[in-house]
This record gives sequence, structure tokens and C-alpha cells, in this order.
Amino acid sequence: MQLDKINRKILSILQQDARITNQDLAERVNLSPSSCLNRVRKLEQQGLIGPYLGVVDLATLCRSVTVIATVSLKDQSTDAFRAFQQAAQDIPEVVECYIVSGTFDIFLRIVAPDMNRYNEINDRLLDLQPGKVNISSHVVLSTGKPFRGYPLDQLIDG
Amino acid sequence: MQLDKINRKILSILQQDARITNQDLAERVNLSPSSCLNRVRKLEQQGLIGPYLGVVDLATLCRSVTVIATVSLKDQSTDAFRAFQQAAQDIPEVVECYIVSGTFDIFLRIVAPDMNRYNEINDRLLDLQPGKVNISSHVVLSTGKPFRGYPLDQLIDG
DNA sequence: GGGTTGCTCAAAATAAAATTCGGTTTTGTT
DNA sequence: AACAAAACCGAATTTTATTTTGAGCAACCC
Repeated sequence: MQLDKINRKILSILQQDARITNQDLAERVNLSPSSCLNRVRKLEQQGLIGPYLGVVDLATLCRSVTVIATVSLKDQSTDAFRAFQQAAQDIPEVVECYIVSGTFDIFLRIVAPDMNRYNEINDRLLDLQPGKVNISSHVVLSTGKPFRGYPLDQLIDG
Repeated sequence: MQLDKINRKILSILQQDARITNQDLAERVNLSPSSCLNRVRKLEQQGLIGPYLGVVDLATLCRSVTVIATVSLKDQSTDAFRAFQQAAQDIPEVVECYIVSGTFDIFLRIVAPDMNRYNEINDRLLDLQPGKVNISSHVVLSTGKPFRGYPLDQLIDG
């Protein structure tokens, strides 16, 4: 039964509306509240869903600069990657980091209060492996499509 | 009063734990439940917070391919940008899109069930403005740091 | 000062949700 | 077909959340 139609629907709904009540969720998947809660708990225990995040409107909230940075490492050793990755995790302004294959190695999204602060972060990243890190910065002008969850319908089997 | 210390704390907490109960939230910000709920409702009405998303563990859930794509447009008109942006919004597998300044124009995150499907999406994007779109694809090997909210402490005034 | 506004709080009333449980149905297996 | 396991439902219970109410307090403006 592990990932039947109902569980997929639960995940799909919960992904887009994390604050829905169990009762409403139960109604939408045609289940009794008790059964529905059982399923949600199991899905959470299995780590298939959670944590639950509130989307904050950063632009309205405060002045900030978002930068997409592509990184190339001269040293392609796993140690070099691990060190860089650790730094990304430790710097709160680095909000996202992917290791990729292609014309660069690492992709970062960085959010800073202003350009001065971004520059500091940039320097800090460059200093990790002096002369062996190449960072290309791309200031975000506008958000064409904010992340709002994955298209589970397209992704899971059907 | 619009964005005092308490509201910032509410946003910060709600950003990272969207399913917290109002009572627990009230306790954490040292407010009565009613006052706390009032603030949350206002923040929501103002669009400063919401929607609330459940984070799904895509890797465990199903087989999928995530690609970071950088796009350059030969035609730098606003119309060309608008058309591309619209396409990004219409394709569910394109889960994120930023317009940037730098060595490329647009940044995309695309999640597909497999490479064949990704290739189709890639073609579709290329065909938008035949011969005038340059896409560089970077397959995600691993996630160094998943997005878990913004560092509001660093960003708002302090 | 007096009035207004907009916040706060606490308590009570209301509403809703989570949990539990026995009995039933479905599903999967032999 | 028979059995066992798992999942379901519905109702009762307990717990928790939400709204409402009334009153206090501070800031601001006339």
C-alpha cells in the first residue's frame, strides 16, 4: 500500500497547504479523519514529508539583494567539495546550494541585506581555497516563478 | 508598530515551522493566544507570510532528475523576456525561475521524472524563440543545502 | 484635559481538532 | 475459499484551538 493514490494526494495537498486541518484534508481525500491522520503520521515518520515552511515575502519585508552564484573549483577533489559545501551550510545568507555537473560545479543562492554584505560573503567563499575558487555572480532582477512545490502528478509514476 | 520585534519573531518562527499551534507560538513570543493570532492574521492579510508549504523528500519519494539551467536570450527585448517567463510559469516541471543580470539572463530549476522528459522540456524552451535561446544544463548531483527559509535576523535592520 | 485610536490582556464561550477504541471491511496470502 | 494482517469507519472522549468580550493602557491629536 506504501504509496497509493491517496498517499500521493495527501502529499500533494500538504505540500501546497501545510496548514490544512486534518479534517479538511480527510475530506479532500475521501477518508475519515482518523485514517487520514494515521497516514499523515506515517508519511512524516518515514520522512517523506516535513518540515513545513511558511513562505515569507522578502521583497515587501525588507530591502535585500539576492544573488545566484555559479562556482567552479580548480581542485576537483572530494575534500575540496566537502569543504566548500560545509562553508555554504555555515553561512546563513547562503540559503541554497547544489552540486552539479556541467560548465560549473556548484550553484548557490545567496540573500544579503545589501551589496556590501554580499561582497563580504563572496570574499569569504573565495578565501576558502585561495586562487582555486571561481565565482560568477548574478544579481536577481525579478522572480519569474517562485518555488511552490514539485509537480508530483508528473513525477510519480503516472 | 508595523514590524516590531515580536512580529519579526513570529515571521521567523512561522517561516521554519508552519504547523506550530497558535498557543505554542503565543508562548514563544510571550503574548496571549488572542493577541498572537491577531498578529498572525494581519501578517497574512498583508501578504508578508504565506502560503505554507510542506517539504517533500523527492529523492526518497520517486526517481527524478533535477537540472539547473542557465538561459541566454539573443533577443533582449522585454517581450522576449515576458514570453520566456510565461513559458516557465506554464511548464509545471519548471519549479523556479529568476531573471538575473550577469553572464546569463535567466536561471531555471527544472525537475523531471527522467532525462527523456527533461530533453522534451529543453526542446520546448528552445523552440520558443528558434535559434535565439541558449540553454546550458547542469544536472544536480547532490543537494549541499536545501532551502529552509531566509536568515531574517541578518536581513531585517539588525 | 478629553477623545480617539490601536494595541494589549485575561477569561469565558465557542468551535474544532486529536485521540482512542470496538467493530467492520478490505487486502493480501496461502 | 479461508485466514491473517492491515486499513477503514464512526462515535465518544479528551484535548486543544479560536473567537469573543470587556476592560486596561499608552500614544497621539485636538
